[in-house]
Amino acid sequence: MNTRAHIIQLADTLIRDKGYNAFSYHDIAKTIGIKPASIHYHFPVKSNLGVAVIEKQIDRLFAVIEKYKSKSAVERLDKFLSIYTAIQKDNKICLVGSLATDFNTLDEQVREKLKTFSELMLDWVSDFLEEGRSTELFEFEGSSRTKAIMIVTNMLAIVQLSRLTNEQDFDTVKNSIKQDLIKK
Amino acid sequence: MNTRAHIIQLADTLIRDKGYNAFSYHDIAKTIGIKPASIHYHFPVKSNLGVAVIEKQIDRLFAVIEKYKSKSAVERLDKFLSIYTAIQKDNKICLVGSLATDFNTLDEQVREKLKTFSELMLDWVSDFLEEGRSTELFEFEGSSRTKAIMIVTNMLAIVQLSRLTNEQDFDTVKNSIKQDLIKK
DNA sequence: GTCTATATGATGATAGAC
DNA sequence: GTCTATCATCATATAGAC
Repeated sequence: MNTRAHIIQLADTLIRDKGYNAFSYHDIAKTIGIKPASIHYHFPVKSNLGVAVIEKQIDRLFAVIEKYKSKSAVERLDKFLSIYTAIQKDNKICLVGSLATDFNTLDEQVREKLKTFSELMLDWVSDFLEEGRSTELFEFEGSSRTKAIMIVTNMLAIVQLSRLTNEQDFDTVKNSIKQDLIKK
Repeated sequence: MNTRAHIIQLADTLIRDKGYNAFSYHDIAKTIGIKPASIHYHFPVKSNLGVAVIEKQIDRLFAVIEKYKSKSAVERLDKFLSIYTAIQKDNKICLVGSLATDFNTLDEQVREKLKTFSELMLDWVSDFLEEGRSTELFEFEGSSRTKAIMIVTNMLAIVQLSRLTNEQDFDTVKNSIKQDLIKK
């Protein structure tokens, strides 16, 4: 992996571990084995790095959407849930939740990119929920966007809340979502 | 209000606005009109202030629980939802969500106090959900604690997520929770 | 691309006067 | 209780050598 990509990957992990304002160029530099000033060659200011981290996640979500576009709604739901399962196993939280908390301290460019990312995610979830309902795999009331928000908020928050309660609560939420949704 | 209480109140608001690591003694001092060093008389180290902020919220929740203990489950649910409505109107997020995001940067004392607070909240919600079901006001499957987690995660996350999407999403979630729960 | 050196400013914290 | 003065540390960021 090249240095630029390595920096982005470490920044992503650090943001989701400690928060945007708690990680520093020094944290990244010491892991890579270069000096903090060298990071500025790749990302002159911190918000450039923030934007790059979100862009990378947008790219990865686009790839997932593309890969799963012809799969069933259940498979797409499982994929969505598995993304959060990986976050949980890694003892991190999701990027949207972390940066939403720090939102009022972020530069405008980072805010806008984050909005783009959250819209993309909500649209994707809404889409497979809607399709799942029309194919009678899922059952729920109200609009698919509303249901998407309910499910996304469950997942976004449980990776945060389970830091305080216990890890099993994550599985509890995941199973509850599926049980509630799958048509009997 | 005395200075100590004023400091706690401002710290609470700042944590829920910008996050624990983004607020400083300077932020508080300039609003109160004293010097940053003077804050250290009341709270020698920042984690003392962090603990005090959580303790204050625990006290307030205890008072709510006491005041509502003989009211109906629906009234208690409405009270729970109204707490988050106030947070949303104030353009803030909830303390648990904010500090859970910063959890890996917090002192042990702050972490423990935060766990106590989240348990208290979950227990309260579980209690009125259970009672609401037994009196046939509410209808839901699974344990009351599971349902409490589902509802708390919805509220905790929507105050964060609606910073990125739009304010109406908050009402959407609130109404969806009630509609889902109230027995028809 | 990475280094050293440096500027600049913020931060949490302490000591001691008032 | 609040002040001034001060400290050590850390942060983002820049300039210029290699």
